[in-house]
Amino acid sequence: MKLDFPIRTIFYAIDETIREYRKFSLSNLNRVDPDMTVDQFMVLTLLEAEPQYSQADIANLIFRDNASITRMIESMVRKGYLSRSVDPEDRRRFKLRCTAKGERALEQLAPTIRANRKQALEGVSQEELEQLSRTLKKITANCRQSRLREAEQRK
Amino acid sequence: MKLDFPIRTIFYAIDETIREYRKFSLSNLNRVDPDMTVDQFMVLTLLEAEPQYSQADIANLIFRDNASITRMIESMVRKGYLSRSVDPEDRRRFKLRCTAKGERALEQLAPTIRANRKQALEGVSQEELEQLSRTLKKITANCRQSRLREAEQRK
DNA sequence: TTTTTATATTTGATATATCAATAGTTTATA
DNA sequence: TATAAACTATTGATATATCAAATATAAAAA
Repeated sequence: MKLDFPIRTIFYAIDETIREYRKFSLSNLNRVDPDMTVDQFMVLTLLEAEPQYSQADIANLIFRDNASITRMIESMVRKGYLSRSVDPEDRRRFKLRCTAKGERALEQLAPTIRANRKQALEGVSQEELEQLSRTLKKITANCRQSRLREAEQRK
Repeated sequence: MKLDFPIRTIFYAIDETIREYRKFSLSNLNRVDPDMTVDQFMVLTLLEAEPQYSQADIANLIFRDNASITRMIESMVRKGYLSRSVDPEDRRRFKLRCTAKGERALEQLAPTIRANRKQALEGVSQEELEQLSRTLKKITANCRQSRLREAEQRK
């Protein structure tokens, strides 16, 4: 088997890690709130702290398409975690607000989230964590630059 | 903004990296073969080297549900990359084989894949890469152990 | 051998992702 | 100001993901 066989690459390991974390995290989240997903929790946290975010901002922050966010917000409004109203200052946009039910969910889930993160990082030193972050940022920057450069060229 | 705000965590950085790599990789792949996806390329590479893999093996290797693999294989057979026939030694299973078209696609894509990986890792030293791998494995193991332990308990 | 249990895959329901095209609003420009 | 351009969000088409239930076969147990 060649050394650069796909399951031996670092990208495979990165993918494996995030998938394993998401499964682990979701399963713990759902024991507290069966309606919540990892992404929805993230969106709720973002909007609770920064209610000025537009749907496009959210899309960028969680690395998704605008269309996905439209549907995700829709679902969160339906479940009562968020409220949505047209922004009077820019009528193309919506004002998204975490509801009382949303606040309650955030509070109830906070300990689980904290425990998840702690457990996932057990035995990983601060120095190791910082190194991990630096290396990931390098890789991200390499990919992003290449992609944007190529996209620019094809204009 | 709190220090453990979701977009500040290491899990966010891991997710960001793999998503950025996948976008970058897919866009380069598609310039050579518009029909190919990152996952399909991986499955094809796996089966070309190890034709004895069952659909369930593939599912485990690429971290997906069996049902997803059924549909993915279906699509790859439809596009002519793979052939599928019942395994005479165990008639529950299928023999999956990379076709001539599949081989050709692998050859044509190989330089792109190599270039992608090289570009993504530009400026990342061997030592850094090994450290990255070690830390990711720790996190993966933490999550997996917790998840399996919990699942065991709920039996 | 018959029955039970386990394994491999598929199907249907449902959720979530993207892309491309569209609609409405705001901003820039002629 | 009128018109064009840019921006925000939605929709429809399509792809891909999961889970739970079903089917078919194989292996283990009675």
